[in-house]
Amino acid sequence: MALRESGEDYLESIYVLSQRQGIVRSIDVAEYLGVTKASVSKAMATLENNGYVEMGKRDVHLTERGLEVARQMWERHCFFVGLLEDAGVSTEVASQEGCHMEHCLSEESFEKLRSMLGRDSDRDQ
Amino acid sequence: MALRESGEDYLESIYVLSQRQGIVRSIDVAEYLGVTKASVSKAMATLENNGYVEMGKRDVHLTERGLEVARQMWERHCFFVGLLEDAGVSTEVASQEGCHMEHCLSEESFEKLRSMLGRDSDRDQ
DNA sequence: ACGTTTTGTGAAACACGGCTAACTTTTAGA
DNA sequence: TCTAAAAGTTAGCCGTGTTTCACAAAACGT
Repeated sequence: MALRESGEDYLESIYVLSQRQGIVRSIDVAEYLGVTKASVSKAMATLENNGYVEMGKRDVHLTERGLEVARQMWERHCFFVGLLEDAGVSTEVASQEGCHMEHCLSEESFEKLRSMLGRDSDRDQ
Repeated sequence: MALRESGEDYLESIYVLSQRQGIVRSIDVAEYLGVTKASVSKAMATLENNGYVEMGKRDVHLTERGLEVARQMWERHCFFVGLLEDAGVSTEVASQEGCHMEHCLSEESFEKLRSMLGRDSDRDQ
């Protein structure tokens, strides 16, 4: 089953939070994304069924498959946020808006765009 | 009421079709966007309630308010499609994907991005 | 170790934006 | 002009992704 925009956001947030704090719980994801824990619970069930995450007793972690998507999303996130910041957009706004841009392109198009613009979007967290 | 992505798409398509053919009917919008005429009918009712379009007996046209949004969307569309094409993405794909990017940014951020990238996105239809 | 607080889940509802199907209205051709 | 085709509307459904509310389960402090 294909991943939707919201699924990609959940995976990305699990990735970011795991870099930041190691163990990630549903409640952390909920706070990070600004949704209710019920929403996270439902989303995690779907993502688990599709092999993107695994749920422990009290933590969530990405599978290989989920990690791949998450890394890709995070890379794009950094790219677009950096691009907007360079254009003079505030970090705050760039972060919000980059969040949506990262879901628009295929991997192929993204790579082409990145190589044309020649940016190194290598940042952490 | 805030305009959603789909609402912006409808306005943009009315704009493009009106440039192309003058009078625009619901069925034209349906064909252009690849949705059913029932969907267009529903969307037009909402857009009319919110003052973006006016429905004549057998045509739809943009109000001032709708026109402003539509022009803006079209401008962005051309910008992103052109950018992707320059990066080496096929017209086909650039067109599909640019379609989504155009909804991600605020007007302010878009202007900043455009002036940084210094592209003239002045094309017709 | 017990009770409180925190975290997670399940059910029901909602908004959105599509769809089909059935219907009405308009247009246009023979 | 009258009938058939085209265009538009309405009603009802579906999937997605939220929400709230109630409850279950776990963790934690004293």
